[in-house]
Amino acid sequence: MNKKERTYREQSLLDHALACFNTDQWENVSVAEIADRAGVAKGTVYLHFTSKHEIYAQLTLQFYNTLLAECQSLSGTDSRSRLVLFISTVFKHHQEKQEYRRVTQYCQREDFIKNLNPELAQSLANIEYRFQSVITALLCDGIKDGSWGADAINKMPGITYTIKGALSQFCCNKNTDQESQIPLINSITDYILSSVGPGKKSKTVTDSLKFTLDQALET
Amino acid sequence: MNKKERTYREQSLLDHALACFNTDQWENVSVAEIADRAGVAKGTVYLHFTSKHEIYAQLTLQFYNTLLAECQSLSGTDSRSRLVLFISTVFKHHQEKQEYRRVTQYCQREDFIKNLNPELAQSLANIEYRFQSVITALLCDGIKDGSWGADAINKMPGITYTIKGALSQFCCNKNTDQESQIPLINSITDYILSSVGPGKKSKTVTDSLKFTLDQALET
Amino acid sequence: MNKKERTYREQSLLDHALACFNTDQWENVSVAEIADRAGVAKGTVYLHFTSKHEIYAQLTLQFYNTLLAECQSLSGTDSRSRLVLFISTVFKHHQEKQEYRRVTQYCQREDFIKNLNPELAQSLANIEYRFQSVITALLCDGIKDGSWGADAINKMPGITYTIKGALSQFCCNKNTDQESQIPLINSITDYILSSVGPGKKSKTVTDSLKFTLDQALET
Amino acid sequence: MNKKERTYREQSLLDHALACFNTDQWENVSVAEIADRAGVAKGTVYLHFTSKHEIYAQLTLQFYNTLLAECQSLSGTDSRSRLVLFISTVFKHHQEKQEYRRVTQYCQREDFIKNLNPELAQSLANIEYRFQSVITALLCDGIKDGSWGADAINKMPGITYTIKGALSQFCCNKNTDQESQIPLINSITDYILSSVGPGKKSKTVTDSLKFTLDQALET
DNA sequence: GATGAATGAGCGTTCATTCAT
DNA sequence: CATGAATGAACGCTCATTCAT
Repeated sequence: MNKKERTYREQSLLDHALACFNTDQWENVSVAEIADRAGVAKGTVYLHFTSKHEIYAQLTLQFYNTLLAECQSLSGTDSRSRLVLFISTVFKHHQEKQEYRRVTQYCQREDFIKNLNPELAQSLANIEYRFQSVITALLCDGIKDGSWGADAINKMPGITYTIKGALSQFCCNKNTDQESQIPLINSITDYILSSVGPGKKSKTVTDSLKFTLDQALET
Repeated sequence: MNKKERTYREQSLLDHALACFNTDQWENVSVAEIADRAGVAKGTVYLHFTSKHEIYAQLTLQFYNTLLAECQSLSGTDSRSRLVLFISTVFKHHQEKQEYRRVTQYCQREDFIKNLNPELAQSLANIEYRFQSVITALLCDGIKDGSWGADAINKMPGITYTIKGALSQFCCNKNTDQESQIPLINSITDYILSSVGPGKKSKTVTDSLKFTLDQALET
Repeated sequence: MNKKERTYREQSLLDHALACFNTDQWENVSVAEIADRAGVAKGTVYLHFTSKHEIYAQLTLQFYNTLLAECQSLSGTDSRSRLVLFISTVFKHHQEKQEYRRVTQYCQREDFIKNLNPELAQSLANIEYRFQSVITALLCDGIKDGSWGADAINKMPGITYTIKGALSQFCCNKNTDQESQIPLINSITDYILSSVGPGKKSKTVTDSLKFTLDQALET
Repeated sequence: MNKKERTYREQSLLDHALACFNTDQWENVSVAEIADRAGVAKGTVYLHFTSKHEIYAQLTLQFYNTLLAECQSLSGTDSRSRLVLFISTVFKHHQEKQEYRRVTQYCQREDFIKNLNPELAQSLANIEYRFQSVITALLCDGIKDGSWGADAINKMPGITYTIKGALSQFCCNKNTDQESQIPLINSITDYILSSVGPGKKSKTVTDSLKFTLDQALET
């Protein structure tokens, strides 16, 4: 079994596990069910993952790695619009991958991480730092091109926490449709933009950069 | 057993349960252990709580009810300082009651709430609203007394999420001492203050309202 | 549940376990099967025994405790005949309780004892010493009453090992009927008697003390 | 792979298996571990042995074959000293190959043999007979050369069981050093010698034939 | 009210063995 | 010959919950 096949099989297992978890009783999903759905024997699961918890962790890593990859290639022309794009990207990702919600929430619990193998625990912990790096980079760009003042860099923690807190709320509204989430996103975007200070041109996000349902759907 | 004795017994069970949970393996704590430590029989626990999960939920409610009670009687003279006091109160409460950390984190998971009895689930859900009410009231006061502009009210969601996000970070730094947490609290306070707009007197939090270790310890 | 009921239940479990073990595949007997046969739930077994291995150990202790009790009340009039009686008692006990054979053999393995809880391990280890004490007492009696010389006491280890070795052979002949085992017993008895020295009257065991099938069956 | 290579590979597997088993948890050693240590794939093990149990059995056979080979070429000049040499050889072999202890003990269990393939089971069973043959031959020699009386031949079973029983004790004292085992060996030797009757010259083993540490070490 | 004996479903994990390559 | 991926049966043990006393 070469590397490629191996990766393929693992991805298949993760995909089927994710599918199994799409229920409020997801913690009760047994390894046997996952294996069944993936069409392999229970033992085979353990050739790829050392434990059920590792499956949880890998799904969470996958979710965030994808998100971070998206965030590292934002296309906006000016810093301000790229920050807006960043925020909307983060929310859209959570909206589009709602099936990951339970697992990622579970894996962020401190006691889950404590009982994980060190390497994976580190990877999970790094997500936080990588996320902050993206925001820091955005703020630095904006300072360089004059989009906002030098002290914007101090806003990084606040911005991070605002997004984090909003997401935890956002994720709980799972039954609401995409459209009804938009005000929340816009509100948060405005809040964050105002925190880094007024732009050269005082257009608010409402006028020029507002995240709209159209945008959300066109992607 | 009259009402009073009943309440006393329940509190005793909650206290002993909390004591049992003070370990990273807390999910493995059995009802038998809690009963043992509280000096009653296993069956007795079920005369007071319908399930082990209800104990988790009640502890979480207790934690937040205490916090909210504190927040509703803030003593600051002007709105600005009361907002600062609110923020520090919230953080201090989390700092002082660290033993609740694991349980409250666990109970906030969407799937936990889903599988709880409706009444308790509602109580847990209400915490969020009550928290937001406190912030809203603070902002309204400040608008009335001119501490900040009328659009400050729109900052409520942002403020809520910032605090929420910061707390989740805050709670994970369990091994750090109180002092080293102060910069985080100050940073968040500054961030939030700047978001509601400059006060009449442009003193920054650094000058007049800074949360200091002395304050933290004098309480 | 008072002490008496408790003891009764435990004995019942041991009895049913023993019945389950009466097969060459006895190691494959599951706790569930034992519980089933005893008419209780699996969990109930664990209210009385901390592990499956403890059941093995308890059965073994029971087997030897009964044997040792028998050996401590031998009725022979002179030392020589009591030694003969002792030997035959030991063999008869093993013959009559053949269903214990697999378990006792299993429990004597050094690695089994190593992985047992210390208290039980000690009890198992003590069986050896108690057995040797019985033999020592017999030899001392015989020295006092002049049945054999003073150096008979030095034969204790040899006698012990001879019996032990013969038993391990004896136990493997499980398919042979009682009668065909008699020569073995007589041979060992002669061997041991001759090792402690000639009696005052030089009758051999063959003449006066021979263990016969009649004796074996009349008990 | 010719016969020679095949034998070599099998011996290598047995050696590495034996090395793996040098722990009280040896029953938990997996085929994978043995294969790993021997530097071959798991499947390869099954090209040489039909099951894990066969490995156990082969190791046991190896242990006893070596011992029996030694016993068949004892160098003593007279029967009496050759009997002494035989006993010491048996004990020394067990002392020097302590790492086999767990495995040989395990393989002597009746239920182990019952579940083995017939051919191997027979080989294991034959060990017993071969061992007895050696003793019988020794006794016959002694009768011929007048070392002991004709009825010495009747002592064969007793001698066999004495040695067998003493070895099971001997093997459990694994933590004791060689020197402290010597009294046990001498005691058993004396016991057995006295059972076959006095020699022509009434020297006791203590005088002329005693097994000493020097002898043990000079080999 | 209080007890604690009894329940029994539930599950992650291991590993000897096989067999397609 | 050698591999090692795949298998899947097997099982001890836990523990939240119930309920007869």
